[in-house]
Amino acid sequence: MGEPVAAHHHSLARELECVSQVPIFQELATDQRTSIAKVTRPIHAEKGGLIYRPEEVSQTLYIVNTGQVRLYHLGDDGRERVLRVLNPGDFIGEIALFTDEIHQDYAEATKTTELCTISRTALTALLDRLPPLALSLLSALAVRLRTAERQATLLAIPDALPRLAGYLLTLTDQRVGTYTLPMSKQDLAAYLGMTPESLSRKLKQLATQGIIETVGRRQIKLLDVAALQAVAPQ
Amino acid sequence: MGEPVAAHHHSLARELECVSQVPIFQELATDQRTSIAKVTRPIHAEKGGLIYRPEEVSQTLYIVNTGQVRLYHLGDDGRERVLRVLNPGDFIGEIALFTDEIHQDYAEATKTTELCTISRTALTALLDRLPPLALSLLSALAVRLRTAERQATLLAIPDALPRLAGYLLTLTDQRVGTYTLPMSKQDLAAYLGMTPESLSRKLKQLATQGIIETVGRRQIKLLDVAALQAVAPQ
DNA sequence: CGGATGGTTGACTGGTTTCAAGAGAAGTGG
DNA sequence: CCACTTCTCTTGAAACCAGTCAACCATCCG
Repeated sequence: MGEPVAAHHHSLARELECVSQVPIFQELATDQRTSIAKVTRPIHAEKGGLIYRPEEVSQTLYIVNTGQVRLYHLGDDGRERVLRVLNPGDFIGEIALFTDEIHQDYAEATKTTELCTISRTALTALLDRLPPLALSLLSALAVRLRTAERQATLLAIPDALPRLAGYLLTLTDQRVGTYTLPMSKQDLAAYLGMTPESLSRKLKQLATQGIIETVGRRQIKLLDVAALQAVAPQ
Repeated sequence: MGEPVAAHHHSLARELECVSQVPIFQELATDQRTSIAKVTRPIHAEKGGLIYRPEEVSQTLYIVNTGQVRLYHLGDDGRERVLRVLNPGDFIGEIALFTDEIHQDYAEATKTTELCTISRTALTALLDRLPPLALSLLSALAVRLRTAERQATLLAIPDALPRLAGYLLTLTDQRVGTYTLPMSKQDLAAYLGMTPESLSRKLKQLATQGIIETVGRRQIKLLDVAALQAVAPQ
């Protein structure tokens, strides 16, 4: 953990590819995307590499192209609290657009990862020039806001089992099938506001009830949707 | 609870006053604000009146002008889980801009309240015509997102005391002084994911430690910032 | 003044955390 | 390809914190 991040020099093709794969740019015309690619700088991070760390000033928008990035706090007990996991298409740093906020968390690549970055000045200029971009960003922020608020209501539930069930419902889109967890179980536990031990026990409980089945280390097979909904809140 | 909401007919002066008091419109020119006022419809709600309820389709942006609105879920145990409390200038329904989302919560006036409403079609038209408006909205959403994510990390903490301390730190901006709680203590308890009883006990604990002092029913006097930070997480 | 609501306090129960140890998987190097 | 290390995950037992239920007090309102 902690190897420096490698920045590459400009090669428009790479940037364009990155920009084109990002949802918030998808609806734009090709020439508009090219103009975005021009102000984009790709960043490469190996597994364990840090994109940014606490105390750093946030003046950049990061968009994950390939790979995965994990955002986490470091509690005073030295334990990590996972805020969020970013998969391709997700982005961080939108606050950088408006204020010189200071990062309070670590952004770490969990595998080999490619990101596009846009500086605040470049992005505000883009927003002036491309009104549809503002709408895309608005839409993306609204979605994130919804999931964050849903997450908050989930976490407000005192009992661990419904909290887990609620999470599994959103993960699986309420359909029977096998799903891969977006993070390790200890990270998931922190994300759900419980200890790894509790998560393990609750998963087992759901398994013995025939609601789910754990496959290997990072996969979960949903068997009984209705039963899971019955356990979940609301 | 549950009295119908009274809608008023158009009287541009009222609408303009409402629009002018809302932060996201503040930076616009007067004529732009007038054009917004034209598509705005004011809504009045008495204490206990519902702005919307679950199952209703969200196609409107609501902006609180005066008064206060409380958003809450109804758990399957019949208990209310407070999502958020809206004070003047705050808004809800931004998701309505992009999808036909269905409301899953109640929006209830906690006192006599005036709101401005804008329909989705009117708002998208406005966003096309007034690019700065999109930026204002973006900025507001980014701020809300930050607080929602902070809230989520707070709630992930298993112990009630640091959770409360973390909340108090954000409420008080880490400065000694007297502050008014934005909601009732039972609502605050639900917002912080604990019972009113626990909140009462934890507040008392902080008081006996000389960190805070409760003044009346809705005010809290912060005495020792450092001690509060020591109790809070991170 | 009386009722309703919001808030506090107390004793008890129960679920989660903690601490500690063990099982399993994955990755490394011989 | 197999031992070995290492890390993740699981399992068990005990302490503890917060939830629950119930009663009481305070405040606000008509």
